[in-house]
Amino acid sequence: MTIKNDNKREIIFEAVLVSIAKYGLNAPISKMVKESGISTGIFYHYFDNKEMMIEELYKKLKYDFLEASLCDCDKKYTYYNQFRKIWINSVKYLVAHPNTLKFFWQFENAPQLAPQLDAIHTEKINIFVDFIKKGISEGIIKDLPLIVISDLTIGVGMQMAKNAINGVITLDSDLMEDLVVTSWDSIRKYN
Amino acid sequence: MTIKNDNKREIIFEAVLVSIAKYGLNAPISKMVKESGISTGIFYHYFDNKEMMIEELYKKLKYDFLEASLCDCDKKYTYYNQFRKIWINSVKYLVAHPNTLKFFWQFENAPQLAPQLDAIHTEKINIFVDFIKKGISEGIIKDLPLIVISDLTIGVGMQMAKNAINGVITLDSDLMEDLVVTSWDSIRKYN
Amino acid sequence: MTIKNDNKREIIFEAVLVSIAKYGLNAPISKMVKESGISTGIFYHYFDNKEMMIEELYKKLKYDFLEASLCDCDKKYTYYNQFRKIWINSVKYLVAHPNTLKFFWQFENAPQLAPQLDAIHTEKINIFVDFIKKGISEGIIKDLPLIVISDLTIGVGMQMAKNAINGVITLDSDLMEDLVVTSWDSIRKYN
Amino acid sequence: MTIKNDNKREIIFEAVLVSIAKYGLNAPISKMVKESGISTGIFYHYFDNKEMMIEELYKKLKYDFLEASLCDCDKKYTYYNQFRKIWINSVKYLVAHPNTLKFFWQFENAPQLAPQLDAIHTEKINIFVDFIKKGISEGIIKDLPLIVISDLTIGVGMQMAKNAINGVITLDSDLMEDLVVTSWDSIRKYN
DNA sequence: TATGAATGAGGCTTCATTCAT
DNA sequence: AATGAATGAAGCCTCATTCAT
Repeated sequence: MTIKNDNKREIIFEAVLVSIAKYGLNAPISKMVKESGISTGIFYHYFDNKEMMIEELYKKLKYDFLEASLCDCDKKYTYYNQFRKIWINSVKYLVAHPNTLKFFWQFENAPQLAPQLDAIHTEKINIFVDFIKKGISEGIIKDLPLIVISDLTIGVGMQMAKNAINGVITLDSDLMEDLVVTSWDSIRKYN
Repeated sequence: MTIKNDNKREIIFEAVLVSIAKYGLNAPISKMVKESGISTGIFYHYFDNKEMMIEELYKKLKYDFLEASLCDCDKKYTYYNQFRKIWINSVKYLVAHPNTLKFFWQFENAPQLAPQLDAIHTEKINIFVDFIKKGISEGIIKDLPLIVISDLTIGVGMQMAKNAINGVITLDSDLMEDLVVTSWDSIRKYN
Repeated sequence: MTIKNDNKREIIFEAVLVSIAKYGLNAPISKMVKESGISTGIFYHYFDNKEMMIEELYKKLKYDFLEASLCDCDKKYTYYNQFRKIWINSVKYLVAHPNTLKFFWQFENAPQLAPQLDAIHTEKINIFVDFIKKGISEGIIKDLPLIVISDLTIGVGMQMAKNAINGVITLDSDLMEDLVVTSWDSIRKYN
Repeated sequence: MTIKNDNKREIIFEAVLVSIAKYGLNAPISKMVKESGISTGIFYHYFDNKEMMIEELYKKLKYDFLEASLCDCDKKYTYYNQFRKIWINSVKYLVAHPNTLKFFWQFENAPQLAPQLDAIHTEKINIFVDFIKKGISEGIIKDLPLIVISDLTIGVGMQMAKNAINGVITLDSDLMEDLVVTSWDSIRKYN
């Protein structure tokens, strides 16, 4: 693999995302290339193989998602306000990118991809981890395992985004406010 | 299709569950029959095709799961105690049946299976729905969409079971108590 | 791979041999299965993959060839008469099995198959090796490296068989006698 | 096709030779151009297609080989001395050009290339043919088909070169002398 | 001349399903 | 009921060749 035309890679990525959202993780390459309008052959010019491509796509989407989640989240805000910002950013981003959400859910729960998933270390994730650890050490939030805190916050947010995408709830600002508070209450420490 | 030997069906189901937990939803029939020790041919004697079989398995597992969740949950208990019982029953059941949990996650998030999923109406689910509706109408829990209540309770419970299965948390009775209270607090109405 | 129907394997082997004789070592499986009249799928029921199948075919052909070469070669005959028998057996066998000869030539000279070839140890080959070693130790034939002796005898025989198959020589009994004597003279020790 | 830059052609030829020695006759063009450092596109500027290129390479290598074989082989020498010179020249050349030898073996034994091979008439080959015919007509060597004489001499020499390349024999001058005499004895006429 | 992205037929292999036994 | 050989469409990937730049 030499240097690749990133623009074409983006086009392929987008088509893959659409295909996986439609047909699941095992969407055939034939469907993907049809969706993107390219030929089968050129796919392998830009990616080593299907597996690697999906992994690269995952990394990229995760990076973009994390970046969007942390947007405008200044450390000068109170802990809660930072939390609120991140939560709302995340949910809004996922609602605006439904295929990304579907892909995350697929990829992160596919047992056959578990080894791949374990080997992926998204750098930006550390910002979240540090944020949570800080909250715990400063006695602001409960001293629960990281993954539990994450599930009670981002996890719940993802579920809500999914519900909104599926049309089973309407995520207006009222509900959003309710939910972010509920999520916060589930992890904050009461005095 | 003639009369089905339920015992043989159980054997196949179990093998399918193991295969899907290992290889994902697209586990090939060849792997499933090898796992079960039966022949390919007989598989088609007991099931119409792969798709139908997976759907039947899902229905069965869902039924078993719901049944276990509702066990010992007498209506004479207080609302909270019923909630608590159901939550703990659910989580314990899933931790004890990790392949079932993995299968649920796969099946319920596969876009290609969404039409099938929509067409499935597990009878027992109504008991839950009614339980939640009753809580809302009696002002015990928040007036949120059903799916939101479900995600904040069963959904969180499933995540925790998954974490326990993956070995990232230890679900001892202390953590369990913490979590059931946290889950309850996220839906109960404060006066 | 479980127990296989050997008869069907023979049918496939024969078709493969014909295909390789026609199209070379890289004869596509599509051509092979067309030649044999079977479907693509069943090929993989009898063989793990193309590479393994070709290796198995080679082993089988080599065994058959060596067996035929040693036929009626009693140790009670003089050394020369044994040599003569083997030489003539070999050449006649190859002329009668032209596709086998072509296959040997292809397989044994394909650089990409060299590792495979090195890993194959045909048992019967030891009978030849011992025969040559005995001739050397008893002072009947020259003390040259084994491979040199082999090339001057079997190697030359293979070439002659090839010529006969290609129609560039007619291997009548006169020429055959000439050549076996020539071959013998090239390795025997003169006093 | 316009005028060809012979230097670039040489570079490609060399890379092709290396690739074929490694991967066999079916070495892909992609490997060949990577080996040569040129681009795929330019390959087709210098050659019509893969088949033609390989044929041209074969002709060139054959020419070079024959030229080297005939080097310093003056007609004023005795017949045997000319034979000896040619034999040793040939073997030394092939040992010094192992990839050429491998390529010859591949090309000349590929059934799919047989029609091409038949159509190639290397001019210099006539010098050999005439040399052999002269030997026969003058009663110096046996009256055997040309191809038989060739196999007993050049053919054996090629085998020995191959053995040396493969490291299974050490072609020191002693063994070389032995072999050239053996080869000569196999074709010379005894009085 | 030179590049390398692009094409699509075709290669190897898998897999849901059928069928003779 | 039960087996497993058989099928062929379809999956992933490669490769000779072309073409815009």
